[in-house]
Amino acid sequence: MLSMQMPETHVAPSVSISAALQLVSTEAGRQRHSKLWSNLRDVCDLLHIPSVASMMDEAFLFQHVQFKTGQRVHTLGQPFDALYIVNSGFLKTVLIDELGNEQILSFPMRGDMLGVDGICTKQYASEVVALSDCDLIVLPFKKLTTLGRVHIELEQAMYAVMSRELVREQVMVGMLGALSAEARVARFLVSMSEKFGQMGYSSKLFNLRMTRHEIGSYLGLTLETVSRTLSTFNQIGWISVDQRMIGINDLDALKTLRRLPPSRSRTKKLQVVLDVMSTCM
Amino acid sequence: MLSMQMPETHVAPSVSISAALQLVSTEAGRQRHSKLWSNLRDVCDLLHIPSVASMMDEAFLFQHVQFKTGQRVHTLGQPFDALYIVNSGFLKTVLIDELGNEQILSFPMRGDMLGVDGICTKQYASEVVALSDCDLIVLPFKKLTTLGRVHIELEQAMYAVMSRELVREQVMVGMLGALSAEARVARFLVSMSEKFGQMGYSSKLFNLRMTRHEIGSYLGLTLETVSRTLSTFNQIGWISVDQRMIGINDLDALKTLRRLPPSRSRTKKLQVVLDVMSTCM
DNA sequence: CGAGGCCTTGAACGAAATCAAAGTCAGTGG
DNA sequence: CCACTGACTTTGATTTCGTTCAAGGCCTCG
Repeated sequence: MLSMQMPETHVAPSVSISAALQLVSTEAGRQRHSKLWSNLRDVCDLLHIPSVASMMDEAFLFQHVQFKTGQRVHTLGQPFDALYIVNSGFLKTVLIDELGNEQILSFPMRGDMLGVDGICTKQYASEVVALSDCDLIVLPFKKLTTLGRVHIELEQAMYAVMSRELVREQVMVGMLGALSAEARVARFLVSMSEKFGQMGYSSKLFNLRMTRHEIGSYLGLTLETVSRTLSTFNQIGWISVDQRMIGINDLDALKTLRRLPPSRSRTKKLQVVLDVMSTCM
Repeated sequence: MLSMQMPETHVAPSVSISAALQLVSTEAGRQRHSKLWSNLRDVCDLLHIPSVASMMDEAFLFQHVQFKTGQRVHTLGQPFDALYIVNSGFLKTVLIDELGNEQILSFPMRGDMLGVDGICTKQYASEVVALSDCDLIVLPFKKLTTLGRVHIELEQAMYAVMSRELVREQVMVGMLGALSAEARVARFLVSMSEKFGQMGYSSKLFNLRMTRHEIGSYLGLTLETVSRTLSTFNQIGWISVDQRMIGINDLDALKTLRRLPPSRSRTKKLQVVLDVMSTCM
């Protein structure tokens, strides 16, 4: 089910994260794997936490685990025992209600933490599914809290990361509660652009890994509305759409599009933009 | 501004939470205050955490602070240094975007924790306003983490409470993203009923402390929609509305009302209910 | 080639927002 | 005591944004 591997030979703790991208082949069927263990410093780097000297010589290692597209990292109700950090790949977290309806909560990627919602009830409250082949670092929760007592910085980092997640959800609530469909899609594009930028990829041209349906679920919209809105942004030149590839042409316009002025003035405004565009052709 | 008091005389740690409700008058202008200090056990009780024997003899005390209706507990961007636990009273937490638009995130009451969103950036990310006179317990964050290293149960409790907050927000996102106006209002009433029940008040008859506008902001609806929906529930007998007093008559009906069937069948269904009601009169 | 996802686009509908007006209530001051 | 004010609420009429329904196009993969 999971393509886990548990070699007896530990990788030297000094191996840096950058080396993680360097793929190595194993004898077993020419499968390719990234390195299978990370030390505390690597974890801190991924989380954007200033790693401290005392952590350098830490012997503790955290295991990596790989998931193929479509595989589940954890399922709803599964006993909680570990957090995960995304080292590479793209995923989605899904909330499933009592009727089986799915609501997408986030699209985690490199540096994001998974599983925090499992701490309070000792069961994961959501499902995490890989949208591409992924490499995650497993952080056994017990091990982590124990380490946190030794390295105060780590403990504070854990509180900080959990707090950050909470703020992220708060902003999401604000978005769903107050913004129009166009504003939501615009913000989604801006946040994806920023995330790709932070990861070192182009923030101007990137590949959304999820379907329109998944974007819609995430934004509280239907897939048709998402599609239409992307088409509109494409028409007025703010973005270039080709299937799941998105080119950002006017980031400021996307950022500036907030709550739309009460109503009818907006349609006019967009129409004006379109008129201007057409007169130029 | 704040009706804080810092007496030199500490209340004995053995004083129980139940005594907190016993108001005492001070010489200063006949103002009435609840007790001004709580110990670790009291805090654990409030958070529904099994308090452990080792905490009983803990000398550490946490200060209380009172807020009058309308006062702010903390404001957006204010430097973070403490969490708060609500001992009594009702509040609202408000997210304020760059344009000054307000979005209500929660209505904290007895046992709820405030300020978690300040940890990650060392600045509070939201505002908390008292909807009634309140009594809060101040938990200086440094002190708390230090104590957490001694009492492992406390540390785990802190993680658990933060995780619980995250799950709460996730459920909120699911609600805003997928439910109709009627379902949102119904769920809001159910959750308020449960909260009042947990606090020892009646879960069948309670006083909403917030305006229709605030409820609407919380649920991502307009105040008119909230008002209309409450009127509808009142008409079909599920609740009794008198201003901000709400009587719950059919909790199951409110709980069962989920995503409404695609559309037109619903209006018919509600109409049927109304018809049935009218034929009974 | 054909089947099955996925995406786009159009037309019609409907849920909730907006606009508007009247009603209720608490507090204030004559 | 009552009229007045201002905040909050209810209710109705109208508008509109986003959904729903429907049809056709596109791409991948067997």
